[in-house]
Amino acid sequence: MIILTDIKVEEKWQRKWQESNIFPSDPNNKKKIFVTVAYPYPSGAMHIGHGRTYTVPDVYARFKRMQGYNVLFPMAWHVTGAPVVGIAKRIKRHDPWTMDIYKNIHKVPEEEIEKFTDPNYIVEYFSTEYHDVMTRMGYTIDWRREFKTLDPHYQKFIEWQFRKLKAKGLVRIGEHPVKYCPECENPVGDHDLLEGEGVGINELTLVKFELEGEYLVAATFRPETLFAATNLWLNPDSEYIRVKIDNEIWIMAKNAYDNIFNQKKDISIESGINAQNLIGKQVKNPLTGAEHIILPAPFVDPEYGTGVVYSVPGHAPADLIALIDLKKDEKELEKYKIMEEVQSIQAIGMIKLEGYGEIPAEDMIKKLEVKNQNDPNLKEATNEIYKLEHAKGIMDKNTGEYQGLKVVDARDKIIKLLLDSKKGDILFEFAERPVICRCGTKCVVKILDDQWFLKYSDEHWKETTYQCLEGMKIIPEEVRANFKYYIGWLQDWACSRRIGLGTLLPWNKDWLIEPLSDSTIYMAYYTIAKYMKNIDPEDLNDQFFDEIFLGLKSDSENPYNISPELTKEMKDEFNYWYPLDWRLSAKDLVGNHLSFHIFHHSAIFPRNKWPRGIVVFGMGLLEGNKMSSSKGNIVMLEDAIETYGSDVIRLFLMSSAEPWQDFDWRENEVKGISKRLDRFFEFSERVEKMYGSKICLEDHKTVPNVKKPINKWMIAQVNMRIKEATEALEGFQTRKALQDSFFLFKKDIDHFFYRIEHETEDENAMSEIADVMVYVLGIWIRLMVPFVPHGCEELWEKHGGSGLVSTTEWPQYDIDLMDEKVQKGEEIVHGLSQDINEIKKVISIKPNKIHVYVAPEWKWKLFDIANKIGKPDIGKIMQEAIKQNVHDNKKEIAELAKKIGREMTKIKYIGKIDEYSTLNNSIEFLCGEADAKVIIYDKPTYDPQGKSRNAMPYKPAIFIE
RNA sequence: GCAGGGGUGGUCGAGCGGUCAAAGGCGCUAGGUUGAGGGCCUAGUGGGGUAGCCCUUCGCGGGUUCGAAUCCCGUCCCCUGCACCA
Repeated sequence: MIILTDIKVEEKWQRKWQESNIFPSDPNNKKKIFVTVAYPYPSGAMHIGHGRTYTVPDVYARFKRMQGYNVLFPMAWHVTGAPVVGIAKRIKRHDPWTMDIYKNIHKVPEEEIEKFTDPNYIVEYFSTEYHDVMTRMGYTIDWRREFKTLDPHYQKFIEWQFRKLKAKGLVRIGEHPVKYCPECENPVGDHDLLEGEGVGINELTLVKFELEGEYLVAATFRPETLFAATNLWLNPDSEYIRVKIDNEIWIMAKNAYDNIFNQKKDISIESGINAQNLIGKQVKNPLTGAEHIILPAPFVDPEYGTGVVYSVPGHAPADLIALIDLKKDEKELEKYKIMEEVQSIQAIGMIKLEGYGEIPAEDMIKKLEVKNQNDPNLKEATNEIYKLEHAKGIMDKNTGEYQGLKVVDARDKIIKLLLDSKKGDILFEFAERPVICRCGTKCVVKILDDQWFLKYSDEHWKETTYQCLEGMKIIPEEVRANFKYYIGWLQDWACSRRIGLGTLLPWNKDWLIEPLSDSTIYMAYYTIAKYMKNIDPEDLNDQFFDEIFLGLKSDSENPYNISPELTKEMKDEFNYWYPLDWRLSAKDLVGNHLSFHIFHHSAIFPRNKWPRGIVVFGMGLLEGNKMSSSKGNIVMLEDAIETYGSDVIRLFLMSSAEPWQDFDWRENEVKGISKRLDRFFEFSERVEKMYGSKICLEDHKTVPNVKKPINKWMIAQVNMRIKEATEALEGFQTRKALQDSFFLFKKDIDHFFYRIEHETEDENAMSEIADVMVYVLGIWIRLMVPFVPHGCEELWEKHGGSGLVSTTEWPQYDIDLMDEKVQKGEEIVHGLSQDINEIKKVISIKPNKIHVYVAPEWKWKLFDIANKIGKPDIGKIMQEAIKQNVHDNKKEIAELAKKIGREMTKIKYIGKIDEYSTLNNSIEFLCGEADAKVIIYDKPTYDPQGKSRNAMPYKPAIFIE
């Protein structure tokens, strides 16, 4: 047995491809295809998930190349961003968790890890490794165009792009809340956190309750409930302070100050204030003007929000419970002398909610059986009401002009009113806590006030983006709806960063360009990247890029220091490759990267350079579970190559799921694929044996002229498989393509071998069969090249194919060879054999002779009539049959006409077939299968039980004795 | 909550008005081949049946149609995203 999945064999071909220089692509007079896949962020080793991502474009590129296209498939490294900076820091600190992952999961040798304290080294190390593994996977990448996003040339390109956007008014400055570590004095990403990964930032409304010229400031998610406020809560055991802000004095918990300090300008602590002295005092509701009493509440968290809470017992279960508890707490009431006031407080209802009474909080407490303030169900009760009122609540009585509005709408209006009238403000707060930096400090939400934004909210920009999307192919098509949604939903995107690797914002060098924002139109850069080695980055200016990418001539004499010839060459090259034909990326990037890609192209390039299509990838699973490098649930691509060889991996990844579906790496099934691939390789040996001498595929380029139906059938099947596989690959359906070109193809061959088994002794028959098999082999190898390129090269060479099979032409199918009647004939033979078997099984006798009667002429005529009529209309069929006088016996016609509707659809009628000779041609096979003598009758000359009347087109009658 | 996608036989997964008891893989059963247990090939894998057929199934309930896994309505459940991050 030959083992073509041997790594040595694979490496040999990788070398040959490189030597023959076939995959670097330059413009020529052929039609072009330009396909790119999201460049990787090399912060770790490649795993099988990456394997899928990069194999799909490679398969497509190989396929298109064989079809005669000039294909460009480039690759680069996205090294800009924050994560590696965090990793480097942790390595420096010898953080055991990080060290473990890099040593044991990513398999980085000890001496290399030491150098990982430099983030630049990390990306350097892994991009080299990626390059190496990609080569070992047999990818047909044009490596002359490889670059990193930190290359000075690329940075010039990014600067050009940003100045361009700014000039178009698509960049603005503003403020923006971020997670921030006061100790490190830096914004923090998730990778920098000890605790609180993935925690969101919520926006709360601050409501100012006036108290003697100063303000108690409460933070709330639900400012619309101000109408039902009854009192304020302060925690008497916490420290409170008076804060000066914009000539106002705000009163809040001391612990809340750290957070708010980072969000407001001109803010300072004026003095402390004793909360106990405030209890019992009255404040004024800024919305209603009503007076509310300040009450004590130990449950108020001084760190959350402002440590000041206003109470809405009608709609907040916690407030209601607290109020009930307080009413019972005579000691406390005595202490603050608020007995009378508290006892008179009644919950107020203001939101109508179906299924709930006037006071929903009360109903909810009963429903969930909340006993007291410490009841764990209390939280759920609060959430439940919030959800329900948010979704279905209608503003009711006590809400003045807002009555009848949906809660959500009323809330927006009220927030706006409070802000406009300076009776309220905004506060950002973590959705969950704690959020702790790796340095151990509690993080806060900080507002960066000179943050730069890409204005994705711009209506005009959105409009052109929609137009761009409209002209694009999206695979799978269902994702188009997602794109539409995201384009509409995207707000301004903070595109500047303080930490990470990246390109400086050209007009403000305090900022780095955010890494998703520097990867939107870089596909254009690939077209000229190979020239950059010989160009000084300082010579690249905006006039240069304007000319290359936009064809804009500068007015000045010598706008840049690059020769006109070279400029022209680059410009021509860009215009040859662009627009981009396909962009491939994972589905979690639909809402950002892929949408940005469309946004930016539509903003910068003219219509004829807008991208043409997107393919979205699914995720990868490992034995049914999510892959995760931090949990060690991962298979590294390099290890898989060592174990199986890259052809097996490619074949498995492409056949187990379509690109946009989630694939599942199951060791068992990978092994199964490996075995099947061996079978494919062995097939050629079998053919050679049958052929009798060494095959020279080069001499068998034409379709053999065959006589036997079964040989014709084989050729028909092959052509059908080529057609299906080709069409599938056009739409990136790698799984379907393989279903036809590999699995079903194999099934056809098995069937064919099975059918011709009894002819192996017949030399004449074998000669025709061998010709067919050599033809099949030549086709099969070529159909498999995109998927298993190494093994196919080996086979191709071994069996006398000329040149590299990777550059051979893709098999063409001939529609005339896909003879329906030949295929139907084989179906009839096979079907008859199965019918005989079924009858044998049911009547359980050992037959001596089997008599087979084909359908008489008139039945075929009747089928023809029915076929013409189309619909199962018995009356019409009868009428026509009688008119044409197809048969004397009208009763029999009627009987058949009744059944015909059903029969027709069932058998997929394609016209008359000479069943008598078809079956006789396969008589040996039929006898063998039935293990009895089979006699085919044209006319029922011997039919003791009258079975011949059962004969129908495509379904001969059977009599067993 | 909002948006998108989905529920198919032991399992993964095609199908998306008639060719559907429903492709293909894996698993399982039987037979063949063979160096007996591996591999490969053939057949079977919802139920029933002394003639190639009949009955029941594609989350659940209803409807449209000569005909529905496929279309419509309702309902339950599951997955993904909701951002400043690659």
